[in-house]
Order: sequence, then C-alpha cells, then structure tokens
Amino acid sequence: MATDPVNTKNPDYALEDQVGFMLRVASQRHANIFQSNIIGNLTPTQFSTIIRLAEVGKVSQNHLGRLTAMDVATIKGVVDRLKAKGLIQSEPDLIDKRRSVISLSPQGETLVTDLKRAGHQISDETLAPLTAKEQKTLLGLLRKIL
Amino acid sequence: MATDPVNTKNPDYALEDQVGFMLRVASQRHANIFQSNIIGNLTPTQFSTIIRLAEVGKVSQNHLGRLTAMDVATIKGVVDRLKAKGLIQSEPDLIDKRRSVISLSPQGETLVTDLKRAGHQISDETLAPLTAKEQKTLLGLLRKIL
DNA sequence: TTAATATCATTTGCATGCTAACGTTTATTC
DNA sequence: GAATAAACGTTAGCATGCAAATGATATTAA
Repeated sequence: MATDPVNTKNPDYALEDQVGFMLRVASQRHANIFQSNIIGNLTPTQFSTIIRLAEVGKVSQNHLGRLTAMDVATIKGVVDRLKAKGLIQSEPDLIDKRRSVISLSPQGETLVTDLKRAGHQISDETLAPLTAKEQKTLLGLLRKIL
Repeated sequence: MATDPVNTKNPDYALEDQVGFMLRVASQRHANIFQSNIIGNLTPTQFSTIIRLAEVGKVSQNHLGRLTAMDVATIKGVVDRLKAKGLIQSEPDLIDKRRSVISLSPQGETLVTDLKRAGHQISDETLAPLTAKEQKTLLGLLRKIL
C-alpha cells in the first residue's frame, strides 16, 4: 500500500507529512513484513498475546488484554482464535468466579522460541532503512508518544 | 489502551520495545486524539479521503485509494460511507467505462477548511510530548520506513 | 487484428479495534 | 450488613484493512 505522489502546490495541509498518516502507512509496511516472516499464520495481535503469555504464565483474560494493549472486546476475539488453533487454554478461576485464566498450551509453548526469532527478524527488517543510531532514536521518540 | 507494566527478567524478546508493537500503540493514542478533535464524526480514513479530494479534484476510485494508501476494498467502503453522508459524489467516466469518478460534493467542500484546522490540532496534540526538534526528527525517521 | 495482459470496480471472508450495553461477581463505602 | 461502585467477561454494531476471486473494459504485444 504505497502512496502515489501528490502535487502539493498549496501546502496548506500536507497529508503525507502528518504523524497520523505516517503511522498508518508505517504500520502497513510493518504488517507486510510481519506476514512474510511469521510462522503458523499468526497475526500481530496473536503473536503479542503468545509472547506475553510466555512471560507471565497464567493471567486473566482482561489483564492479558491490558498487557498487550488490547480492548476487552479485541482480546476476546484474539483469545477465541488462539484457542481454536490450540495454542492457548483457559480455565475458570476458582477464587474469583468472574475470571477465566488464560495460559499457553503445550503446543503454544513449543512455538515461543521460533516466534521470538521471527519477531527479531521482523523488527530488523522493518528498521532496515535506518542506521543503528537512527533506529534507537526512532524507538526512543515513539516511546514518548505512546 | 495503555499497557500494563511487565516484569521482564529475561529480556530475551521485549515486546514493548519492538517497532511494530510501538507503532500499534502510538496509532491507538493518535486515534483517541483524532476522535476527540475531529468534526462531523469522520474517521481517519474518511478525513484523508476528503483532504486528498480537495487537493486533486476529480479522480477515479482506485486512484483515490492509491493517493490515500488504501486497498481497493478499503477505499470502496470509505467512498460508500462518505457518499452516504453526502460529502462526496461519483459519476461514470465517459471515456473509460471501467472507472467511476469521485469528487467532493458542495457540502464536502464547505468542510475542508475546518478539517484542515482540526488536522493540525490533532497532529500537534499527538506530538506534544516532543520538542519541536524531536518532532522533526521523528517525522523524518518515520518517512524513511514507509 | 487477435491474443495475452493489465486495470477497474465489486464482492466475500477473515481479523483488528473501538464503543456501548448487559448480567454476574467482587470490592468499597456508608 | 446493605447499598454503591468497580471489575470481569460477553455480545452487538460499526469501520478499517487485507487477500483473493470475479466480470467488464482497456491496453499491449505478437
């Protein structure tokens, strides 16, 4: 999804120079790179969910959403699809009856190492147009506007 | 959609430091700012479409998609909804029978000035955590990874 | 000119991502 | 202890965003 050049004679408002537009286009390029490097047909949110579960072990569904920057409605869909793939499992919380506890399945566990390797490759490829110094600068500035 | 802090004892792969994750979270914050500043209940893609149409006048639907970094399926939905709002109009291309020519409606035209003002405000607010110099640096680096 | 390609718009299917509302359960406050 | 508030998970609705397939039309090549 590259953008055609635009003749901006009147730079009243240059869409292609706005941070929101650039974030959208940069995300598109990253999504392309992600898709061609990821294993198991995982989506970016599914990937993030598995990585987080590998870090924290068992966690409630809503908490998992907060750990992955996902709305309760979004994390539910992601959890449902990962469960359908057999990569995660859920059990009722015996203490708090509202909660369902999510964790990686044995199958999910076996993927983690390869997923992290793919994740590094995806980040490297996304940042490849930048020097090492520029990469650090970009990540530092992005972190400030989260 | 802020993210809960994570205890990363083993920084094998730090999700929150990956460019893809940060792009997603930064986009979420921008979307929030966008929504609270935009006029006419427009979405970011609808906004971009109107801005581009104001720049180029008449253009085919697919070309409009390329000018706004949208897939043919995505731009179709955006065009349909903007047409339903009465902000754009379409007419058949008399020369090339495959094409439909899209342009702003008179109602759409009247919005453009206010939309550009809102757009500037949205970008400013999104970049507010950064100094002027940092803002230029970030935009320059983002441009390199599109 | 005919045949192979390319472009345009459409449609289907899947996955995010959000808001809002709902009922259940737990925690706080009075 | 009872009333209020908060958290949890679910569901419905809307809008991206993409891939893939389709049919119509234009363009290019043989």
